[in-house]
Amino acid sequence: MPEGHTIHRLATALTARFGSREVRASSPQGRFAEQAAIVDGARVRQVRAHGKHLFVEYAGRGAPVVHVHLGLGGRVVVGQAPAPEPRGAIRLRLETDSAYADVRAPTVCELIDPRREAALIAKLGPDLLARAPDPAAVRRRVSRSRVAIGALLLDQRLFAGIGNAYRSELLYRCGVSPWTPGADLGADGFDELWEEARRLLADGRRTGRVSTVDRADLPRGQRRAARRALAPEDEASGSAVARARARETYVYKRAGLPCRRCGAEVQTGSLGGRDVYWCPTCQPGASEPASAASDGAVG
DNA sequence: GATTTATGGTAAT
DNA sequence: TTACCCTAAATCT
Repeated sequence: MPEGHTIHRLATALTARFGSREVRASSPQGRFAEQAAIVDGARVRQVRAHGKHLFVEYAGRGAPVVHVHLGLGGRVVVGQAPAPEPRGAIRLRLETDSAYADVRAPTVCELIDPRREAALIAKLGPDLLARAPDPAAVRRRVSRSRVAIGALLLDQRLFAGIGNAYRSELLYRCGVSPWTPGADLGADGFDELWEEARRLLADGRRTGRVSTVDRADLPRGQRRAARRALAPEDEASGSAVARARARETYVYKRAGLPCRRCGAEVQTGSLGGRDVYWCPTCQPGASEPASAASDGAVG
């Protein structure tokens, strides 16, 4: 479910409901019970996102922070009070008289102090959904790297917030093969990717969906729906069906289908440990190495 | 009922 | 590079 756009959307929704309020905290599942008790009833200041990380910040100097990372399968359901009887494993439930939020299946849910929050953020690259993320340091590192840009884009130390769906879509929209070494992009190529990433993620934050296809490239019948924000009930359900319905992509998850622009068969391969998708015609240049995979970390 | 999958990340090898 | 982590829902048998 979660790339940066989802987490930022959540931060906004949670701040609106819990910011500046005293919030009950509990762990119906039990695994976060001790920590929840510590912040139970405390006043939340705000909920902040950096890339794919979520921070529930409490009021008061040195007050603890709840750090959540949803990982692959995690999700947060936000709703109006009264919260329903807990069903399944709810790691953390936040609750006021008017709203509740359930955190399920997070990779990380921990109580930390503000210092630790700052340290975590310091390890991440600029958040593409920040007001004015500075690309200078990232540009420099990419320009010196022989690692494929498709792998670099997933490195959160460089690009905080980009995930697997956006990386493929981003590269398609910029006409860049995922296998292009970072150094071969050139400054202009890098800047184009950077700005396009910001645009796409901002769009996702606005609509709640990964819809990256230009109107003209969609069949007539789909044009209207693709630009509309995701229906609240679909977003709340978070089901795979709702997610698939909320997705209009050029190449992501379209292996073997014809490219929406040129008709060539969309390709898939493994890069950076995840499935990557591309159109061999619209994204010319470096191609998949014949010998299995040449992944890598930052070079 | 069992297995697979997911828009992620880390630790071990 | 692989294994593994958490969990829910989809897909299998």
